Amino acid sequence: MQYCDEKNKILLAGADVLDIVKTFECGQCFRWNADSSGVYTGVVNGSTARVWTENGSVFLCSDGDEAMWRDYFDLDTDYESIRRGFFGYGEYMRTCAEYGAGIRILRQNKWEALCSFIISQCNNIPRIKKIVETLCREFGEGIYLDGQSYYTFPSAERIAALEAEDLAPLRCGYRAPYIITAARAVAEGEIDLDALSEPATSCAEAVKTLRSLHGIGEKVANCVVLFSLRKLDAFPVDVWMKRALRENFPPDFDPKVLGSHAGIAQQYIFYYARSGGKQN
DNA sequence: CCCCAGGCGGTTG
DNA sequence: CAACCGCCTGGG
Repeated sequence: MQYCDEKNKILLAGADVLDIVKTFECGQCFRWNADSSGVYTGVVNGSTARVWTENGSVFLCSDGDEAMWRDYFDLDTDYESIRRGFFGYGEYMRTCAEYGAGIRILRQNKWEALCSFIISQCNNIPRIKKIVETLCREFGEGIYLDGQSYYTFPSAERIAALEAEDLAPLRCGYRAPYIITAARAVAEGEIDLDALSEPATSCAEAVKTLRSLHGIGEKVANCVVLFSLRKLDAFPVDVWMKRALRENFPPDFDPKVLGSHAGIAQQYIFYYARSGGKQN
């Protein structure tokens, strides 16, 4: 990165334990985009960053807080040992876990994840990304990076002040009232996402609380809990997962047997299924 | 024109 | 309980 100030450049991890292509493209996040040379640009918690792989290491350039980024990439969790722990769950599980080497579950902004996964329902990834970007452009705050403008994800408070009709530019259809409902619940403190992310709150409890919101079902709730509330035992099951489970596991298979990191196994299975089992 | 896409909620048998 | 079905919208 020629225009990254050395003081803003930090070494995140080895490319073997953080594969940015897999991590950003495995369907968990919607705001990282690569340029033609593979440099990703994203906006997280109000800060922009560029992330790239160079000589076997992953670097990040941002004027944001380094501790925040280390937390975001969950660098203190040993994914390699967790991943190898799944090798013993049968041939298929092992194949998925090998294929998914380098995937990490990002610790995303909670409100952003809630809102994004509401948008995700019955939508494909390009369209989800498009709707999310429009949401940010319309209601987020502009920030500049290398002379280009980017937008922060709008706060729950900002969205809570809107009516469903105000979201018309997003063209997100029947999801608009779900977004407003969720924004108001978060903004008014009816739902405390920070409290739900505390280790003291179980995955099941967090899912149950999120499901009390109109428009949040089992799948969306589990995505939010896994990708932003830091419960690695959450196990979102969508149509891809349903098929993968049906075709490769016994009919009575209960994902709970995968243990406290079942959600990471879910991501390996999901990524493998979505990739069609192809080589990279 | 039809069908479907990484769901949800309400109704029906 | 499971099996439907409508829902906004865009793309094949």
